Amino acid sequence: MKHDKVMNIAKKRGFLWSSFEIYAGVAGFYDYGPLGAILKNSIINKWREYYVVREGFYEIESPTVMPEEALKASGHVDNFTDPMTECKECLEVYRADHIIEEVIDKEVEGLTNEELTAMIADEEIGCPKCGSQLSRVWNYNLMFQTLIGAKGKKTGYMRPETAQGIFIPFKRLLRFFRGKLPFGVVQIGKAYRNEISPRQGVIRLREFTQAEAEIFVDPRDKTHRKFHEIKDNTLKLYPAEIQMNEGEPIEVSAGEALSKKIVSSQMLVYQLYLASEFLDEIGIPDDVIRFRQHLPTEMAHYAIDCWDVEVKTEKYGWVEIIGIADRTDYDLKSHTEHSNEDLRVFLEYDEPKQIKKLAVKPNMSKFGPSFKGDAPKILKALEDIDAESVRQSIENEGLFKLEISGNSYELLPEHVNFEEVDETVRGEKIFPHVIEPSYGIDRIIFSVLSHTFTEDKENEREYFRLPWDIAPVEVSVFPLLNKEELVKIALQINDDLRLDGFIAEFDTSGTIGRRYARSDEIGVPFAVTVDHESLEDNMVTIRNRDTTEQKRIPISDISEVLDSLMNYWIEFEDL
RNA sequence: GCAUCUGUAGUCUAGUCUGGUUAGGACUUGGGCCUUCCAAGCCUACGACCCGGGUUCAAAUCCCGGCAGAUGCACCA
Repeated sequence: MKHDKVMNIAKKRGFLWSSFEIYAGVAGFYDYGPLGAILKNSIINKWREYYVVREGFYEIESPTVMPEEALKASGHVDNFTDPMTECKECLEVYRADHIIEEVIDKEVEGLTNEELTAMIADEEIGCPKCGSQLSRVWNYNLMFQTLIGAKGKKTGYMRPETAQGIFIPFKRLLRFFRGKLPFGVVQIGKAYRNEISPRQGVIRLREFTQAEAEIFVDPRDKTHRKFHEIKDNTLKLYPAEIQMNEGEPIEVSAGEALSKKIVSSQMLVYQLYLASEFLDEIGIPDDVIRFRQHLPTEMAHYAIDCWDVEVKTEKYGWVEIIGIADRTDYDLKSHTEHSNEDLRVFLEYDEPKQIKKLAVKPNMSKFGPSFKGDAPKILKALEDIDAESVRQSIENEGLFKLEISGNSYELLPEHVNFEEVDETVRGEKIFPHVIEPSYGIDRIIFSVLSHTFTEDKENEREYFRLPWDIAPVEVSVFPLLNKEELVKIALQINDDLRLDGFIAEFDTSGTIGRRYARSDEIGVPFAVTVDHESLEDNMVTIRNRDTTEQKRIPISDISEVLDSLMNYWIEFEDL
């Protein structure tokens, strides 16, 4: 099976292997070896080229350990869990809510564990397998818990996604972007989920790398300035409706996806397009990817539209490698409620609006004496209350009651006057919506390896057809024969290439054919070979990994030629 | 988390049933010889019984426990 070959080479040649091997390993953890680490960096840097350089987003870095409050606000402490129950006899473990829902055919989401436990007892629900009694319900939270500080009083968690690290400092970010929407912030880093049983190699890790962009937009304006540039590009979409009717994915242009209301906004379509560009450039071709819309039932509670970019794999079928969601204002709203910090943005109108408005005018000569020291607080609170409701209350009931931090006050007609005022409104405060492309870097690396792996049966070659600019080793340098005079020149070329910034590998072991094969196997795009003629004419051959074709170039030009090739400024055939 | 199967160098494997020499081979890798362009040949070296306990004079081999992997079930913001 191709998959096994890829994973074997990855392990053997230093891309990927499971962690802690000498202690028998722990499921869900992988090391990146010497080549894997370079490949990962190249891909991440390519990602930065797209999102930071091209799109103009900025990158931040926040801690991987987060305090409980923050994750309480984001919903992860309460919702990133599954209620579990276990059969006391056969020890089978089940999702408690699923078991109950099957029997009573009703939604039980949101109930406490005690309530679920009670329901199991009341409905006399037993183990579906053996019918025995089920244990009480407990929560399995997918987050790794830890304790912060020497006394360990403060609970912390390893972050389950990098996104929260962007929402939390939103006020500072907003200031950095000088208060204007839209803007984007990205974070690349580790995230952690204590999966119950990770089993699909690098596809489901307990510690993994995410690259996420949070794009903050005006909820009323989800257009993209450059949409017209991409509207004719086709995308392979698999909308929810078609999935439910068991249809096939459709090919539509970005423009159509929007006009036919398949995707909910320009911004979202643009992000889908950007993802496909990115994948193509790192070696995952269009024909193995599709965009699958989340079904209403699988959509996270905070999202209104969500598309998974899926890549076809030989072993695991269609695998989600990127999620692109409209998270709306869920996170900012929630953090505002929990932190008491106003995470809204003031959006100025194009034209200030003149509006007539009823205003509450406190009569200070009565107000002050009545409320004394609390008067300022009450005045402040009044500002946020709709004047019309105050007036009605006073007219109908002769007073208006308001509560401020547990104290109750009564406004009497003598305390206030009402007045029609002309007010100039320059804008309003709103919660931005968030469009989020979220990349699973590890899965992408796996996909790159899988889809660039090439078996050339005719020539008995197996190699990674990695794009030239992400191959970990960029050039191999060989003496044709292991002769001192050739070795000397080859070594010199190798050192010079390294000085010029190339990752070059020198190799004299075995025959030239074996060395080409070794070099191909890890996807080195070019090989430079020194032969006897080089001694005469100061030229070497340069070999193209994909075609094994060779050209002869002057030793003094090697760096320049490689540079041009790597940047795709020239074609190998044109050398 | 449960069940079944599996676990010998980097890889593939012999040996395990029936306990008994220095755990054998092939490929790979390192060094050398040879070699004027795609895994050739020759010499040579390195390298393994998943971990822990038990039975036994003696355990890769039998027993128990653990760990890991594969598969199925369950789970998968």
